[in-house]
Amino acid sequence: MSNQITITLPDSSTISVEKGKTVYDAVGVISKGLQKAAVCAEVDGKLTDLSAVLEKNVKLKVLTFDTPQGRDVYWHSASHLMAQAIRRVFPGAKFAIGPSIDTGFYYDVDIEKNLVPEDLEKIEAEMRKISGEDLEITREEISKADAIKRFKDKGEIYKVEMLEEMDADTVSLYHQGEFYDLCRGPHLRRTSDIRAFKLVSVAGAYWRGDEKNKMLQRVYGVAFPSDKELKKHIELIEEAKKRDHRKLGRELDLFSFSNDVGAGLPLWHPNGAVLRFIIDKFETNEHLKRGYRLFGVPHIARSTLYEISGHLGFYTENMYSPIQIDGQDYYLKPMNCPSQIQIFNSSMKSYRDLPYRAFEMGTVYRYERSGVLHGLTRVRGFTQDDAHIFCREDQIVDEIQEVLDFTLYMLEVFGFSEKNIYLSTRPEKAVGTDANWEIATAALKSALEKNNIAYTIDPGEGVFYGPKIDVKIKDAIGREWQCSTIQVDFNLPERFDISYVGSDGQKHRPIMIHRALLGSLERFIGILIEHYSGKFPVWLAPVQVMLLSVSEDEAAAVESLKSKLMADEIRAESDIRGESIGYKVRDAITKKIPYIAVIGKKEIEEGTVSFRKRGENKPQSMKLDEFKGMIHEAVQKRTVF
RNA sequence: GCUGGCGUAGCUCAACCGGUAGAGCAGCUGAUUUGUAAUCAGCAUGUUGGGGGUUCAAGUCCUCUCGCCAGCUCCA
Repeated sequence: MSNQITITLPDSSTISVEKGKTVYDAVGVISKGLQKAAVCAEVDGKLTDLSAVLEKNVKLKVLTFDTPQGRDVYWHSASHLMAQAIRRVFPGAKFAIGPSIDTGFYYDVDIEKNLVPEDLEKIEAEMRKISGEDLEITREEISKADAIKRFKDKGEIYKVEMLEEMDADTVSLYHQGEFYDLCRGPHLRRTSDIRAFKLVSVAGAYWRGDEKNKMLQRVYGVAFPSDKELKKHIELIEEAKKRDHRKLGRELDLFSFSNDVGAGLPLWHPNGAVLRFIIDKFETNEHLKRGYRLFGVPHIARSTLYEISGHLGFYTENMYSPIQIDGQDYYLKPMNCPSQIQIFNSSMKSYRDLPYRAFEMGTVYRYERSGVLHGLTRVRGFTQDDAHIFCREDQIVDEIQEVLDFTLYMLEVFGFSEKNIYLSTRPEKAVGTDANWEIATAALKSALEKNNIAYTIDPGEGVFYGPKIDVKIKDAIGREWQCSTIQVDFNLPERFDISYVGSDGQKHRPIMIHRALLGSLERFIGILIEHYSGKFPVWLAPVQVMLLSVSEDEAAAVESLKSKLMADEIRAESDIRGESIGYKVRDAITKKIPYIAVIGKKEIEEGTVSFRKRGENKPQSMKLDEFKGMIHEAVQKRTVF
């Protein structure tokens, strides 16, 4: 029949529907379940509303909430639902933008009143009502001029501003009940399709992200097709809260901040400091194994150094004011490279010395705006596992490949198996010739490709002196963190006029590779705390064994056992307080110590250790040597439990 | 830095409309000498982040400042 059209599905199968039916109708032909789950569709590769009318033979792909696009549309519709509710509760509200984001959606609104949590509840209640009203969501296409007029009449100054900058002739509006909004779409079919949602928070956000503009109120929310999924999402947020390194840092006595020392300057307590030491020792050793040499430089340097390096030009906003010493200006070092170059430069280098790999756990100080400081992950003084590789141009690719390999190994060791890799290219504010940028970017690319590593290009995100590869890791609850960075630099060798003598007896300029594997030790430890939620694997646990005496009679034996374990490089602590054994066990459990050992008369007589492993509540017993062997093995194998 | 919220004992939190601070845990002391997630009793907790102001009187109101939290912007 001529008024039938053929719809081709992704698996190449076809269905036939009457011409003029909607996408939604067509999906219903495939399956009722899919029809219910459908959010939007791709029709001939174009994202489309389910309510769109089908006029000809097309290719159709149905998108549900489980797809990134489906989720996007779902959340975007939820933001419209929220906007409608806000308009009903606060009739004077003006709307700016309301997109979906990775974790839900938001809408920037301009309201006189400062929104408080009770207002969010009111809005949420109104959203529930509108969802219950089951309003149809419809698309309307009108000319840009008409749209401007309509939004102008409503006083929607932000929409008007956006419209005026669009170069399209026609724009689309989406209606639901009395509310409509400028939107590209697509959207869900009905307001009742948005079932489970929660408004999460409200915060300030500048119109168009520019500090010079008016601060609007950004209301955040999330939405899901079912209450179950919403609940799961809320649980994830609670889980993240439980793992918060700032909270665990205090509870496990790892670090703190002091008002008098200053913001963003962490203080390491014994438990945290030993964690730092373990990482430092392990990592330094790994560098030595790979042919790196150790460097060490002071925390301040004269202004001349940073004039030469260019930091005083390109990096001043991140540097602290100078310190006057004998009439000279000295700066806290914001980066290690300029000082390290002095060491490279202190003697003549031959081509045989290259690649020359220099490593240092280098502490740097950077000015961060007060609002961005955050626990250990964003601080003003931090230690980088920083290295600089001086090499010839023909060595770059090999060196980067090796560094990549090293990076992935290190991250793996610390329990991060999932990674995403990014290649950042030339930013607007940059130094160096186009040719050098080209060579450097190509080298990074080639190293990635030779190692068969999938990566994403991050345009314009490179450092001012060169392009870089960033490695972002995923933690135990799926959050992404940036740690490692590998950067190629032609600029500093030039500025410091460094050279090596080639086989031809002539001076040549080396290239520098800057790289940090874990990034900042402070931030990395913050991430580690959250990743393991404080339950560090034995090799990292600040306290590996807690020894408890059953009664005061065993106090001396416990202390001597502690000394024996410590002499064997096992980090042990003892609790010989006159408290009940249950009390002391509980205390040790809350400290997340991997092994809790109880020493009573029986153990002393038999020379055994009765202990419980973290996560297990049945104690087991073994001979002291066996116990030590077990811990050493857990350390060596970096067992996680 | 900006917007908003906040700052009370080591920690978590309380104190009506202004009437100069109180609980639990931790700590200390004593008793108990305990066998695997909290033994009992007692004691003491503080320039209410700091400075200034209003007031007869300020944890509470105003102001400056420091810090914290969420977000914006920026980043290891």
